[in-house]
Amino acid sequence: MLKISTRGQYALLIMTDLAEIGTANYTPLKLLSHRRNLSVKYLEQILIKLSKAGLVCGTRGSNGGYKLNKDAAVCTVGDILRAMEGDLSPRTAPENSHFTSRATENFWSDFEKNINSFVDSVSLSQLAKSDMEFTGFEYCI
Amino acid sequence: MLKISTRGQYALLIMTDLAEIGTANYTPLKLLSHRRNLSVKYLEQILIKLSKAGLVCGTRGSNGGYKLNKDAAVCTVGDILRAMEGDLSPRTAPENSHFTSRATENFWSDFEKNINSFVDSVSLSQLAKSDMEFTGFEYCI
DNA sequence: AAGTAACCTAGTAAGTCAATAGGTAAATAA
DNA sequence: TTATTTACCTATTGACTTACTAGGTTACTT
Repeated sequence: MLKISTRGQYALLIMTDLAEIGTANYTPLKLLSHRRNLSVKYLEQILIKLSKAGLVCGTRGSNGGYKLNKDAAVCTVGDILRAMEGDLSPRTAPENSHFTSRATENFWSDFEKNINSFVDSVSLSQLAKSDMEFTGFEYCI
Repeated sequence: MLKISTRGQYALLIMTDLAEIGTANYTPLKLLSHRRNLSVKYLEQILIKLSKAGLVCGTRGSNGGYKLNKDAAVCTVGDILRAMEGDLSPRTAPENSHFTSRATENFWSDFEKNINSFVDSVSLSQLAKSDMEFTGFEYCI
């Protein structure tokens, strides 16, 4: 179907939110979920994945929450999507060699490269920047 | 999951086969399916879709079968994949505006454009040509 | 009339996805 | 210490999609 799951889409959205908020403090999931009208429990699963991928770090207790684990300029959209989706290969591996030809094989490989190089060409800081320019540099939850 | 269905993958494979075979005669599904070790009945569904999309034309009875409906040079991989998958948008439409931001909105739109422009940059004749160069210009079923 | 092959429609088992739910562990505040 | 907060972990469910299989009908050729 060539679709990124809603998990991937939510992940990208929340990551731009975190990038706009900055890394001075931790932001609890409750606030993030309220802003985007998403279930806390569902977002949890997403943030845990992002955390395990090292894109985000969380701490517990009051004043706890999440923040970016590295600079938004060195985090690409590809990093985020791959953390949620696994690889971004557009095709399933063939178990039978009859199912492929040399040419289609090359095509699928090139397609995957093209996808990865596109999503890696956009950084989180670019997204956050264009978003804040649009809203006038104010971020409120 | 960002995957093209097996239907889409089979479609691309069979279309390159048809391109290599040429348009002098119709090729029955039985031969195509045998060559690729695919079920006739499953391939049927795929070819019917390709036929409805105008990429292929079929005729019944003996000496019947399928052949390309237009020159392989003006048929792109994008045409084939969209015939099978519908649009190639990487995301599901959001029903709630909270679920998006300006920046992510633009990103998804650019991503879709990038995908379409890539798959449209490869023609069926290119695929067939590189395949036949590899096998030494002989096509046998 | 018989055979061939496209065309059509329905069904099913397996898998995935989105989301909910109930619980545990660690940090802070009282 | 105790309570509160918040991340972290592990099912489970219903809806949907996918990859096929299957049985039948229509049209063309010999």
